[in-house]
Amino acid sequence: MPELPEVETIRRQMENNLVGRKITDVIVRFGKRLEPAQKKFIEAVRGEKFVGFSRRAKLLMLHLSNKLTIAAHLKMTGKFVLKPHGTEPEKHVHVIFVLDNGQDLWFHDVRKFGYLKIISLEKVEELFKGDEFGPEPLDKKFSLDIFESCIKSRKNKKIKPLLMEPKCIAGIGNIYADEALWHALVRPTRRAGSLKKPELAKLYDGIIVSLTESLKHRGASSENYRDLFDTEGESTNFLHAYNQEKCARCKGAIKRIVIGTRSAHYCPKCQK
DNA sequence: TTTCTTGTTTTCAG
DNA sequence: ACTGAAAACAAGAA
Repeated sequence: MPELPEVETIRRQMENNLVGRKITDVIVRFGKRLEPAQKKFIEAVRGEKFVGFSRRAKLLMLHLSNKLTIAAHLKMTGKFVLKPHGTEPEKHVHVIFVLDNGQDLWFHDVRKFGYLKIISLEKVEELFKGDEFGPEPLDKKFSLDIFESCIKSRKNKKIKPLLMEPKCIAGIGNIYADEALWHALVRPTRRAGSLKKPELAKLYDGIIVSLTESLKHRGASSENYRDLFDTEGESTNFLHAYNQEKCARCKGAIKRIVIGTRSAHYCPKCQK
């Protein structure tokens, strides 16, 4: 499932490969997750050029020459993939953007949870301004102080679900919540208020380290994530807790539990 | 047929 | 009114 490093990987690849490309045609094969609906969606996009790409939390934004933006959420299984023009579409290719350089950009999503929404630049501004998304963890503005005060204001919550809430820190999902807690030697079931100052500092580092490391390897392909070139992220080979059998630190068995309705992985020996 | 999967939103109890 | 927990939602794979 694409989280921050995976979405950012795709964004960078789009920035390097698709800026200035004209969308000569749009083919919709499944339109239920488009906004506005199919006909208006195609009208808004056809004939425009990609002028840039940005990301906020797990939202990927494709900016068009007509000042509109396609806001894409990949949810569990969504991906954007470049293919030579006319490649026979796979089963779950929902939208094909035909480009002017002999390539097709596929929007592919097995589970159909992901969506594409056309929004105005003002709406994009709103998203950046509002308080529904917390700070970007790789932004310089994400300081230890800000992180601490967020955690302290929600001291009765379990630390792992809190990490995954977008209001506190943007872009963290199941993988990197487990990884950050492993780095910090903290159990996912701990109440946020029970974390001591050094633990909070380690957790803050853990978030940044695990995201930065993963980004270096183009993300983790734990589900069926692929990058823009349909290639697996190599970060899957560098995970320490999530979906792992053995702890990378003490070689003990990783325990899998359920918190709420989500799985959590941790080392019972290392994480206190 | 049932269970499992997830980010985000909605609902509900306290 | 507020908080945290749980359920709901999108839908297909095994």
